[in-house]
Amino acid sequence: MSPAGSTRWCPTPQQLMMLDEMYRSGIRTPNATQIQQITSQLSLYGKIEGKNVFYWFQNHKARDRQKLRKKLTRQLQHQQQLYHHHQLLHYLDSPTASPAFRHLPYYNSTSSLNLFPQAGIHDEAAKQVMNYAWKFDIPERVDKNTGMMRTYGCDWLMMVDVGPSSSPCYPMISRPPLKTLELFPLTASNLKEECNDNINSTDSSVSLSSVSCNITGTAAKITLSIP
Amino acid sequence: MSPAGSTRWCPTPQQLMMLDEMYRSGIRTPNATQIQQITSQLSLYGKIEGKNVFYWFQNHKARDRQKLRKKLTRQLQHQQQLYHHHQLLHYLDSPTASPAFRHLPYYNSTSSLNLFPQAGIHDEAAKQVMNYAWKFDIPERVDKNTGMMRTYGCDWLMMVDVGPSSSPCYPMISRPPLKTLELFPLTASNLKEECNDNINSTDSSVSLSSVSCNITGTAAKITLSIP
DNA sequence: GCAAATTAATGATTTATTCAAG
DNA sequence: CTTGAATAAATCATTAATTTGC
Repeated sequence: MSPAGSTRWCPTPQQLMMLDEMYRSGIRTPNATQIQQITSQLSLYGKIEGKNVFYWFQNHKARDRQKLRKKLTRQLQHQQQLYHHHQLLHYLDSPTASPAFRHLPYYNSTSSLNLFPQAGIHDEAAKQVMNYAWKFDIPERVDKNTGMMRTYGCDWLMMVDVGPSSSPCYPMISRPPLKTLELFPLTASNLKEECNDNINSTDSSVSLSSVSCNITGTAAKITLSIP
Repeated sequence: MSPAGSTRWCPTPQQLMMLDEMYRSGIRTPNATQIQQITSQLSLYGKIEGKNVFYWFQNHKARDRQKLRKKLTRQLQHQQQLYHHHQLLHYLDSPTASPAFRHLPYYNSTSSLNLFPQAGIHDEAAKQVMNYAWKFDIPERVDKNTGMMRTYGCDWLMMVDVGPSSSPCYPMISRPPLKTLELFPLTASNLKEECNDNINSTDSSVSLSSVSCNITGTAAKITLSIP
């Protein structure tokens, strides 16, 4: 019962086609006037109101982005897993690796994928965790602009770039070498439903209960807690 | 001297493309981990460091916003002109129009051919203009869900839908009939530097110092102040 | 074939975040 | 630092696809 007692709008194929065309032509967030114009034009092909047009663009845009993000996330995660695998093997094989770590179980990614549950649904929550380690490494401007340290100075430390061109180009799986042990992602940004896709995939890496870092003056103290 | 003695990063086209795709997919302020991932991925296509990625997103976001603001400004002015034109025609055709106005020239409508001038590639545009009058017109749920009025109840009123399918389709420049006088976009925020662009354009219109609307219960009071 | 049951899409609402003006 | 405006994200809810058992 599309037309009569229906509680929600049911776009006709022609309406859908036109909306889609408008979207593809670049329209994303039409203003009130545009909505009215679109509405009156589409009303030729069936019952429609302005709010339908508004919601359609909202939803379409959101779901479009969602799809793109999923794609990107999968890509990044894949790369990351490969990298971690690579890194861990390297670490365990290394003669300098502490024996204390050798017994650590590989974590089952189904249970510990989300290391920091408080860094939740919105990736903006990850802002607290944000720290651009290379900010300690930026040439002149950092020292001048002390404001940059204000926000991030006492925050989590995750990794430090080794620097510009000295990084050799690893094939695919690679990323630039790090000065310190690179930890895996602390934030679960953008990975809510996306994570569920991959809960069956196995991943060999170490699970930490917490990672903290405090920077005072020039000294940095890093704490790793192992459950 | 792009690679060697260059002091600043020179993104390759492929790097730019990928950055752009990530931006379009919603990434705005990547965290350290993301930056590292992105950096290592992009390093496949040329020299790059984390700070380049960071700065790129910072700058791209800022400049995107700036562009949007400019576009919005232009659109606001355009709409105002359209409105004034429309209003003026209506006024001049009306038998009650003061003869004092009849000599005013119509403005050249060739400039208003593009229905959706702001609908560009990145058109999160027209944020300030958004006001969906149909929110006052939603059937049952509004009355039940008084929460919807909470947010918008005392807001500016610009126009009111005549309703769904009853709106005839005007050719091109048209818009659906209005129950009340349609006002043009009221807010001029975000228009600091952008406003200076067009101070030379002439416009024959009446200027209002303020337009306010207060809705209490079912009564609406509209105030127009003329300086 | 064909409905009841189940799942996937998508329209409509609500909530959280961002941005910037005061 | 607070707050208003405006999304964008998350969520709810209904419709359409589809699967399934007969």
